[in-house]
Formats: sequence, structure tokens, C-alpha cells
Amino acid sequence: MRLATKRKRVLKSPEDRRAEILDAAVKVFGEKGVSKATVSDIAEAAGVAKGTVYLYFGSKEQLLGALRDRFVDELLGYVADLLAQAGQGDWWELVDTTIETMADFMFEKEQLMLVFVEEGLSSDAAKVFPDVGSRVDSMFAAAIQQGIDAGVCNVSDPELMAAFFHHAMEGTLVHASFHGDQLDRDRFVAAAKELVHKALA
Amino acid sequence: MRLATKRKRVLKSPEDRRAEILDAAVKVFGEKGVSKATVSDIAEAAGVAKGTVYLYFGSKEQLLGALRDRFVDELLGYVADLLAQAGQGDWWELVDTTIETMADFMFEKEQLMLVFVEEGLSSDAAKVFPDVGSRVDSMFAAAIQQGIDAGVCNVSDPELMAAFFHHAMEGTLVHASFHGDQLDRDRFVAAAKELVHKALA
Amino acid sequence: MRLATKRKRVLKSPEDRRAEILDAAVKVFGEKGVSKATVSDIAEAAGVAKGTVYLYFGSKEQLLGALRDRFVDELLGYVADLLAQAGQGDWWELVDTTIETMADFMFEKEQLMLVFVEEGLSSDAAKVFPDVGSRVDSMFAAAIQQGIDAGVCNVSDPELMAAFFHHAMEGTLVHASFHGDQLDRDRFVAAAKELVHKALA
Amino acid sequence: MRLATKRKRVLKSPEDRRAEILDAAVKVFGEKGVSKATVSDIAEAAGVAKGTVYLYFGSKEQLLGALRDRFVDELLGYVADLLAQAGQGDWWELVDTTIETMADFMFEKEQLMLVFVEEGLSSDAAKVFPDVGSRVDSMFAAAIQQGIDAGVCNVSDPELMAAFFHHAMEGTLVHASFHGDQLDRDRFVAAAKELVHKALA
DNA sequence: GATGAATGAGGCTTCATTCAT
DNA sequence: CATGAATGAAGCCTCATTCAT
Repeated sequence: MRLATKRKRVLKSPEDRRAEILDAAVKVFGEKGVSKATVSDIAEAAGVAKGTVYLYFGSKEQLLGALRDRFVDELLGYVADLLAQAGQGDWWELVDTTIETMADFMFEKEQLMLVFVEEGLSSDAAKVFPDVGSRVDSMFAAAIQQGIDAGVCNVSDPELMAAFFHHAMEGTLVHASFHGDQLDRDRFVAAAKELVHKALA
Repeated sequence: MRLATKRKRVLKSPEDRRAEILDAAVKVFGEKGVSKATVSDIAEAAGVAKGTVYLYFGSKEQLLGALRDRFVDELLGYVADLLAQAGQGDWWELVDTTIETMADFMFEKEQLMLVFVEEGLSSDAAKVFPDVGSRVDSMFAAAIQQGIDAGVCNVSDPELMAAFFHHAMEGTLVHASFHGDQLDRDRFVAAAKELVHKALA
Repeated sequence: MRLATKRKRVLKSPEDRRAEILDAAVKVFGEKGVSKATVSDIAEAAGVAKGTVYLYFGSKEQLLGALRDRFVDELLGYVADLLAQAGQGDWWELVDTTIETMADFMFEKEQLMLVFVEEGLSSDAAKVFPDVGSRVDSMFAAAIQQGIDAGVCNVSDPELMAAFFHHAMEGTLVHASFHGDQLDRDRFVAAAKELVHKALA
Repeated sequence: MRLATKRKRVLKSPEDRRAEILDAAVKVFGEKGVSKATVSDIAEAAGVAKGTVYLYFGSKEQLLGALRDRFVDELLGYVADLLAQAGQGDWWELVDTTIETMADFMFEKEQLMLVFVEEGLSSDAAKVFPDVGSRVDSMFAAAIQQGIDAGVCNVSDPELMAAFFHHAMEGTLVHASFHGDQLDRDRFVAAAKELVHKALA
């Protein structure tokens, strides 16, 4: 006689199941780290059996890849929104909007970023998938260059400055997030704006 | 008589052995990532047998801890040098020296930083050992506060600004290092100085 | 509404369904081996869903048993035909007919024999179901004994000789079949007749 | 507190360990069949831990390959002995010696043959490794051809006849072995000689 | 009946750790 | 001290079987 309570068999739409497992993976990877997290952990967090995870994702590695894909998709969504507003104001306004949008995205995807900061280093997947971080840097650098060309701002090394802004925000947030410190969004945005405005002045 | 070739037994002082193993660990952890790296890998890289690693370090986890300890010690050495020069010039000079010193330290310890960025998040060790990153942030924040108090600089949120500076530099360097991009030290220092000077003006 | 294409639901008589699944099982077991073949493979080859296989056969093991039953039934059909002709000619004619009948049966059931040669050894089913091979041996042995009693042939060890004949034919055919060599039926029959005739002379 | 008794750690020469594991593998594969046998079973039968099996053989598949290699080596040893005696007597004497040698080999390697009869069909390894059975057939066929050329024997289809002899002996022995019937060596040899002598007369 | 998503026991394999030599 | 063969817990993954639809 088995002691284990048998999980109630629940059928859901494939999309929902997939999303549930991905959400559980974000949670578990974020909490225990990618390599310490087991597929069992993820299955349990998702409320499904281990085998179900393999029904939707061929392997732990592929599950991570799917996570990355979803992350990129969401980031691109944010970027699209940004670009839509690009023509509607002056350059400094766009800078502020960008900072706020990035901050909001980071706050929202806090845990997922944690996963990729850890996993990105050393994983083979990192070499296969496009590096989202580098893309963001390039976007920022191009925007700064536009400001310089338009004569509204001034900075010697737009590329490095873009990387600095990106990692200043991301690193600070991830670090706080990992240590359990709750960072105030408005305070964060205000400080980031001050940093960027002064540095580009 | 066994046919397997026996490693030449080289007698060394325990300190040297320890250091050799730690160096090998930095190399292997940096290349394969902490969890993918095996104790065998490290032993092989150090030119000793697996058992020998356990003679010097109780476990893989403790080996990582020792690595962290050594890192902190070295960082403190750099900081001590910094403080020794603190009284010898004005505040802005100290800022520049700090930036240069940090940059040099980071460039030198590039690979080791990679290890801790990967491992630091989610590891148990992170909770046990002092968080070096937070210490650096505090140091920076205190220094900025001194500048404000002395009336030589101005910034609304010294704490966040300190964290921004720290992660801007660290994140940019680690990111480049991981992607194999070689960053020029002087260019990096110049950009960092511009960032900090303008942000604190 | 699901996007997955639904298999055309074809209603058939249970007997046909059963036979189709058994045929598919012979094919798949023969190609991949009993243990490497999955129930999914069989279902797919039969053009039904996995669950349907379990509607007709309680388990993979029982499916194999059903296969064996059908094989035995077919073999018995051949044997019945043989016996019907037993009285109609002399003993040597019966021998030739037997060889030809066995050969035809083996050529026809080539793949199925492959399955049982693999599975038969070591399987639990082998202990439960009657050993067809032994039955054939006994039949052969009895026939030889009749020839001896009738004074038309001569051999020291009818039992072993019967086993030899059986395995000579079966082994040669299965071996060729497994290695993909196509064996000519007439050549095979001629050689078998020569073997048996001379050995029993 | 663990209930499992800890195995005493015993160090042996690699050759002995390897041989022990191979012997255990023969036993377990023979008893349970290759696919039903687990690596744990083999380890237990060998009196070692599961990991030890992987220290000597990279995988279950490779263990099987090593078994096959050893089998071939042993068979070749027997063949070498045979050839050494080839020139020393007349052709019929060689035939008898061959039969006896083959019988002895088969009786000795009974269980191992069981393993390969089962495994050979359907395994990928079968395609990679040379097919021992076919080699034996070719050897037999060549020997028969020599007899024909020398005018001492007569048969229409040497190749098929060789295959018949081979499978008659192997099949009968494996079949008996699998069903637990103990076959008398001398009786077996006598019957085999009668079969071959009469068939080749 | 028919389907195939869901389940979970169990197999293969890795590797941190131990300890006889 | 140093070694590396031996160990076994634990993880990834497969697939026979079940059952809601």
C-alpha cells in the first residue's frame, strides 16, 4: 500500500500548463539557483508530476531556454512600447521614460533576472541564445549618440556609459533583490534619473 | 606493480599546496562554473590527487569559502592601501585614486569575480560569509557622505549612488569578461571617472 | 478548440482492431526489439491512440502473450494440415512435406519468430505459456521414431536429432533474417531435405 | 541512521575487478535478460557498488560490448587450438575434433551464449561489432569445401550446411540451457557427430 | 468506445566524499 | 602525507499505465 497521496489528475489547456510550469521554474530557479534546483522541485511547485514537465519541455536545459525566450519576448514588448513614444517628446523626456520603463520592467521581472544573472555565466545556452544584455547596451548607446548628435547632451564614451547605466541599475536591483532588501521604486527611479542626467549633461 | 604512471610526488609546503589548489579552483570555477566544475577537475588542474584536495579543504563548499576569504583579504589589502593615501590629497583626488584602485583590483581579479557573481546568488555560503559587495557599497557611500559634509560634492541619495557606481563598474567588467571582450583599462578608468565626477558634481 | 489535428476516427470491428494492433506489434517488436519498443510505437504503427491498446490488451506483457497465442494457433493450423496429409503417402514423402511446410511457415512468420527468439529467453511469459519449440521437437522426434519403428529410417538419438533439425532450420533462417540477408526458399528447402534425408538414412 | 550495512571497502587489482564485474554481468544477463537486468543487479552480483561498475565500464552498453569482446577472444583461443591440430590428422578426424571443441566451448560458455542470443537480435551493438556467428559459419563452410575438394566428402550446399550444423548445435544447447534441462555432453557430441558424418557422407 | 495528457515508479548515470594502501 | 579506487546518495529522464474528456 502506498502512502503517497495521489495527485488529482487535472487536465488543462497546454498553454496554461506550460505557463504554470514556467512560472514555477522562475520561482524555484530564483530561490535555489539553477543548478541546485531539481526538476522535482519545479514539478512540485507547479503542482504537476515530474513526467509532466518532460511532456512540455524536453529537458531541464530546454526549460531554461524556454524561460529565456519568454523573457526576451517580454523585454521586446517593453521596448516596442518605448519606441512608440520616442517621437512624441524631446530627447530628455525620452531618457526619463526609458529609465522609468526599464525600472518598471526590472522590478516586475526581478526574480527572472536573478535566474539569468546566475545562469548566464557559465551556461552553454548563453552562447547559443542572443545576449539580451548586450542588446540593451547597444540600444542605450545608440540613444546617447543621438543625443550627442542633436547637441542636447555630451559624453566622451557613449558605449561604456550605456553599459554603466545598464549595470548600475540591474546590478543594484538584483543585489538588493537577492539580499531580500525591498527597494522603493520611486526612490530608485529618482536616483537613476539623477545619475543619468548629470552624467550626460 | 601497476602500469599506471604515477604522478611525480613533489613535496611542497602546505601553504603553497593550499595556494595552488585555490588557484586551480579559481581557474576551473571560472571556466566551467561552480556547479559544473568537479573536484576532480580542480585536483587535476592543481596537479594533485582528488584526495589531496580534501586534505586541505573539508569539502567543495569549504573550498569555495576559502576562495572567498582569500578574495576578501586581498580586497582589504587594496583598501588599506587606499586609506593610507586618504590623508595625502584632497577629496577629489581620493575619488580618482579609489576608482583607479578598484579598477585595477577588478581587472586583476576578473576571473575570481566571475566565480562569485555566479555562485554568490543562491548559495548558502553567501549567507554565512560577509557580503563583500555590501561592504564596498557602504564604504563608497560613507566616502560620498564625507564629500557632501565637506561641501565639495552634491548628490541626493549617497547610498544608491554608491551602489550604482559599484555595479556599473563591476557589472560592465564582468559582462565583458564573460563574453570574452577585452576591455582597455585606461579607457575603462577614464569613463568611470567621468561618470563619477559628473554624477557627484 | 484545440489546434492539434485529430485522428480520423475509424470505427472497426473489435476483431479487426485487435488484429491490427497485433500486426503492428509484430512489426515494431521485430524492428526495435521487445524491450526497446514502446507502447506508443505500437499504437502509432497501428494508427490508434495509446489508450486504445490498453482497451484491447491489459498490458504490454499481455499483448506479447496474445501474440504468442496467435502464433501458436497459426502453427497448429499448419500442423493440422500436415497431419491431414500424413496418411496419404509414404513416410519419406511425409518428411519432405513436413520440411516444406515448416519452411513455408518460417518464411511467412519470419519477423514473428525474431520477436520470440529475442523475447522467449528470460521472459516470464516463456514460463507461463507453453513452449512451442519443445512441442515441435517432440512432434519431430515422434515422427522419426515412427520411421524407425517402420524400419524405413535409422538414427541413434531421435530426440536430439529432432532438436537438431528444428534449430538448424530455425536458427539459420532467423540469423539470416536478422542480418538482412534474403534466403532463397527453394535453396533452403533443398538443403534441408538433403540434411534430413542423409541424417536419417 | 541508515539501515543499510556499509559494504566493506576492498581494493583489488583492476584486472580482477573488471573480471568480477564481467562474470557477474554474464550471470545476471543470463538470468534476467539484458534489458531486464539493471546495473544495480550486476553491481550487487559482483559485490561492488553501482558506481564501481561505471568506474570500469562507461555504460551498460559498453559493459555488454566488453562482454562480447571477451567472448570473441575466448572463441578465437579455441579456434587457434583447433587450427594447431588441423595438419596433424586426416579430414574426418579434424571434423570430429571440431565438433568436440565446439561442443566443449558451448557447454563452457553456455550462459554467455544465452546472453548474446537474446541481445544480438535488435541491439545496435550487433551492427558495430563483428558477427561472431557468421564467422563461425564461414569457417565451417570453408572446412567443408576443403573436404569436397579433397574428395573425402560430398554435399550440395556447403554454406547452408555449415549454417545448419552451427545452429543445430547452438540452438539445441541454448534451448536446453534456457529450459534448465541438463544435456549430457557425450550424448550431445555423439549425436552431433552422427548428424555431421551422415550429412557430409 | 477512443483519446492522449498526466502520472510516478524505476532505470541510468554523475560525482562529492571516504579510506585502504 | 598523498593517492585514487570505491562508494552510494541523488539527479535526470523514460515509459507503462491510468483516467478525465
